[in-house]
Order: sequence, then C-alpha cells, then structure tokens
Amino acid sequence: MAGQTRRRGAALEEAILAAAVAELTESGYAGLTMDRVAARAGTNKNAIYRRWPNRLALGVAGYKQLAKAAPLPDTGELRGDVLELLRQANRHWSSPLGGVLRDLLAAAGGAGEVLAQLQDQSGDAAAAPWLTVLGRAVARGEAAPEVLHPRVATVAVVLLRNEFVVRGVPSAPDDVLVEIVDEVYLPLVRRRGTPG
Amino acid sequence: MAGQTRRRGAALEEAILAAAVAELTESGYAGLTMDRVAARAGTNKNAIYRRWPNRLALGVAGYKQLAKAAPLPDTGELRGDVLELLRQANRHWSSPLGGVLRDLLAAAGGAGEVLAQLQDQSGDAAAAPWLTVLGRAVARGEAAPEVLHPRVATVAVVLLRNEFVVRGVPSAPDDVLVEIVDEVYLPLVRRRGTPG
DNA sequence: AACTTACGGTACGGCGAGTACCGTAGTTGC
DNA sequence: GCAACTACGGTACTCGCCGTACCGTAAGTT
Repeated sequence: MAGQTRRRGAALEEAILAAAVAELTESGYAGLTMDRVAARAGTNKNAIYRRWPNRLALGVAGYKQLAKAAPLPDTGELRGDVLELLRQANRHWSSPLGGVLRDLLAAAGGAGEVLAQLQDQSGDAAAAPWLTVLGRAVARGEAAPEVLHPRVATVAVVLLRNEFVVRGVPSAPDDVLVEIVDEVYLPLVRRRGTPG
Repeated sequence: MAGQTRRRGAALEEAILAAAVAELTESGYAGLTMDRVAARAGTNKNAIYRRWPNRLALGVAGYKQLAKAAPLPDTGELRGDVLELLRQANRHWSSPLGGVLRDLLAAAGGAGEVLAQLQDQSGDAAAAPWLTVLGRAVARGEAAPEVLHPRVATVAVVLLRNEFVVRGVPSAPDDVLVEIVDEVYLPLVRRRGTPG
C-alpha cells in the first residue's frame, strides 16, 4: 500500500524478531503463533520459516532477546548478597518473562539442544554469580572453602525455582526468600563442623 | 459387531481410564489425544467429555491411576534412608511416568486447582516421607531438631528434580545422588553450630 | 410396555503448525 | 543498463487435534 520498499535480509529478520518479542511480552509463549507474528511483522509465515525451523526456535530466540543479566550485588556481607540475588531471580520468574521461560522449558521437553540455549539464563551459567558472591564470602572468612561448588552454591535459587514449578505461585513472598536464606542456605555454607 | 453388550456407567468409565493409562505409558501425555483414547476404549469422545471436562483433566486422572507410593525406607541410619528416598524419586522421574508428570505440570501452567491434585505426588504431601525419616534421625541424635521443617527436609529431592527440569537428563547418575546427600543434605541437617 | 437416560456414530467448527506454489520486487553480475 | 538470480509477499492448502452438536438406539427404570 504505502510506498515503503520491500524489506529483505537483516531488516526483515529484525522486524520478525521484534514482533515475536512483542507477542511474547503481551501474550506469552501460548500467544506466540506463527500467523500472528507474521501479521504483526507485516510479512508472512514463509519468511519466518526461512529463518527458524519451528515455533519453539522462534520462541527461544525471542526469549534470549528479552533476557538480560542483572548487575552483581556486592553489599559487603554474604547474607545481603544472597538475598539480593534471590530477589532478582524472584522478580525474573514473577514477571511475564518467567512464564515464558517455564513454557519454553516445557516445550523443549528435555531436548538437549534447546535447553542448552536456555541454560545460559537458567542453568550452569547461572551458577557464576553465586560462585562469585560465595568466593568473596570465603575470602572474608564468612563461608567454608569447600562450598565453592556449583551444586552447593546454587541451592538457594534452585529452591526458589521449585516454588514456581511445583506450587505455581505467581510470585514468592519475601518471607520465603528470607526463610530459604536463613534456614537453608546460610547454615549450609557457613563454616561447619568436620563431618564424621 | 460382536454380540457384546453396550457398556455404561462405571464399566465404561474404567475402560476409558484404562485406555488413557495405556496411551500415557506408551506415548506419554503428548500421545494422549481424545480421539485415540476413545478409539482404544471402543467408544467415542462424547463419553469422555461427559466425565472429564478436558484433556488435561483426563491426563491427571490417568497419572494418578499410575502413580503409587513407594514403601518408606528404614535402614537404621539417616544416610541410607535419604539415599534410598532419592533413588526412588530418581527412578520415578526417569521412568516414562516422570515425563508425563513434567508435561502435566507444564500443561497446568500454574493453575492451582490442577496442581493441587498433582501435589499429592510431587508437592507438599511428598514432604511426609522426608519428615518421617528425619524424625527418626532426630530421635537417634543424628540430626538437629530444627530441621524438621518441610523446606529443609525436602532439599535433597528438590535438588534432584532440578536436574531433570533444567538439564533434561533422562536419568540422574548415582554419583549425583550421592553428591547431593554428602555435599548438601547431610551437612545441612546434621547438628550444626549456633548461627550468629 | 412406556419412559428416561446414556452410549455410539458421525459430522462439524475452530485453531494453529507447517508446506507448496507463484508472481514480483530487490539485488547482483555482466 | 539489461539479464539472471534470490528472496519476499500472497494465498491456499493439508493435517492433527480439541471441543461441540445432533440423533438414532440400547440399557436401565417404573
């Protein structure tokens, strides 16, 4: 209609991705249909399928576009850092984006290739901030050196995610975060007696 | 065709549920389509929709039919009990049934009513065996009394579930279970120093 | 026997994934 | 500046599956 020139290549790709992101934020992964994305981008499904093999791949691409890392807290004491990291995670999963992530993880259904792309946001790479914060605590003498281990370091955030996955809460109350920190995480990582 | 009499009521309901269970075990929740269940039960979708409002409800009903509680371990020491509970959970989630449960949790998408029915198997009620086992350990002096708290008691099984949800592993190696027990769970629940 | 209820058969409507075909505009090479 | 190629736009499919509607008919009821 308008005298706009026909888009190609990168320009069109960005338009499609922007449409996908808009649909994801407005309606979640369930609302991300190929027809709607195509319509919103002012193109058709053909152009999408030339770039992404299926709906899930487009969803993952859109999610990665949206998710960005939060700044690392440094309050000077372990408890403050840990609480802040937990609150960041809680905000993320409480947001519409958290629902998208859950749906993507479900749609991937244990398919390794897809999960690998999401792990940057939710898996092993997510252990890095925890190890950093714990490392500073060890240097201060607040934590035992043997807890610098991904499985131990990420216990708190794993427990929080469990609240979302199993209980389906829209947002975890702050009490729960505090409880996780004080009842589980700090007792676990603080200098402890030698095991039998 | 055959001179079989037409089924009604409970007999038909059981046939439908049996068909649903068969589809779930053979093809998982994805393979549980209303048409196939109807065909397999030798009836039609009508009879199904008179009993369950939608596909998810039928899936949940089929799952509950399949899931049964395992016997509570009692090895005489905390570590043995905990490892056995973890191995039970690992077997469950590694089985086709575990995939079904993941899909159902995903399909429920945080809908409380549905999640409540599954929690009997995976949520709060699942804390009971852990509290029992821990209670015996406390009586023996193996564990501190303040860990008799659902969030603390279930830490091990939550960590294990995380392996499945985030990493998508088909089955957790036994090393991982041992690591969870020795690196996280036992240090956490064993008698510990007074917190600051 | 008449009546009511529930099953069986079938045919829809709706939606969304993914595919196919083709005319046409933009780009590239000569 | 012209031809050849590539990629976009439009459209129309197929397929699978959920959920609903309609109706004849068998089973249980009184």
